[in-house]
Amino acid sequence: MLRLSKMADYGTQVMTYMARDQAVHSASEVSAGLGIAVPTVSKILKMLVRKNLVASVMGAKGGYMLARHPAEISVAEIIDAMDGPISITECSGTTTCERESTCSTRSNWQGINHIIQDALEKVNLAGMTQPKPQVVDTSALRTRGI
Amino acid sequence: MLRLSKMADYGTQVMTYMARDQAVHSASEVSAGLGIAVPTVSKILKMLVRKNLVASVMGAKGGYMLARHPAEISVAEIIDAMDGPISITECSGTTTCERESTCSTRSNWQGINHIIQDALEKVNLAGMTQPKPQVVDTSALRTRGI
DNA sequence: CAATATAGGACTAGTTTAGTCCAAGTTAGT
DNA sequence: ACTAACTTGGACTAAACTAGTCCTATATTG
Repeated sequence: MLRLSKMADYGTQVMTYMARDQAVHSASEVSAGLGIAVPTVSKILKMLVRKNLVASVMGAKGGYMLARHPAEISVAEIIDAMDGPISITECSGTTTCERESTCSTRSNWQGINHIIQDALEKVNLAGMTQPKPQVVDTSALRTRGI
Repeated sequence: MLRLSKMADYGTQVMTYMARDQAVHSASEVSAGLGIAVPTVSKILKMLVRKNLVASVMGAKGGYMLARHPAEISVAEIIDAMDGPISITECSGTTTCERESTCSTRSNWQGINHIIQDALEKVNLAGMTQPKPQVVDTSALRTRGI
């Protein structure tokens, strides 16, 4: 299975939860709202802060809030913050694969990666808060070779 | 990182290797050709046989060959054979998530999954053997909401 | 019948991941 | 000034998963 880590999954849940208003939410509040253990939520929020997706307010009455408008935060960014670069294969980056010469698949993987990256960038938090999904037109993928 | 398992990666390598001709290849030959250990290649080929992507010929002079034409085998099928269903989140399937009512993100994930699935289905083995990738038109994704 | 393959499954070692916990720093309110 | 509520950073552990190995049985060729 082409899978997303649980952390990235939680990350989007936490972000979606906070996207509903612009208030400051404490870790314990988010934990209660989502049914995820406090330490775990806390850890996730810390990671999101480090990537500037979430702003923190320290001290009593402190907490976390989205750093930007929900419409300006993509799912791709969240996944990237939690799991690192979105890429389906390891050889897609700068790392040189020892059998690169024989590996004709590399550039194809990069094309696939690009599609996925693009798809995830187009989905933003504002869209995630809506129950109904946007209809996706995949016909263009079909007409082109990929 | 949204990642593909190493097994799925190996799987596509093995399939791409065999796609170059219609000959029967033994596990040891594929192993030598790709630089992957024999038992591992053997295991991968067995999995591919089970999913009818590869046909096996038993006995001396036996080996494996593609069950269909390279153009009729998609990367999606290979990944599915190695890793199971392509799906980015666990809640995308039939399993009912206990907090489904509060989870408005579900349908959106399904949309994303669909895009990825579709993208991978459009890439076939024949394309993978070519060094240059097909140009991908992602503009349609941009015009639609996702 | 001997040599060469695949078939199937059990098994192990290693890595990754999820999750917990603790000590320190920061702010609000009294 | 003090205390309570909260974040920060990092260390740590337990569990799950993955990759990879190995063994025995079966089939085919010559």
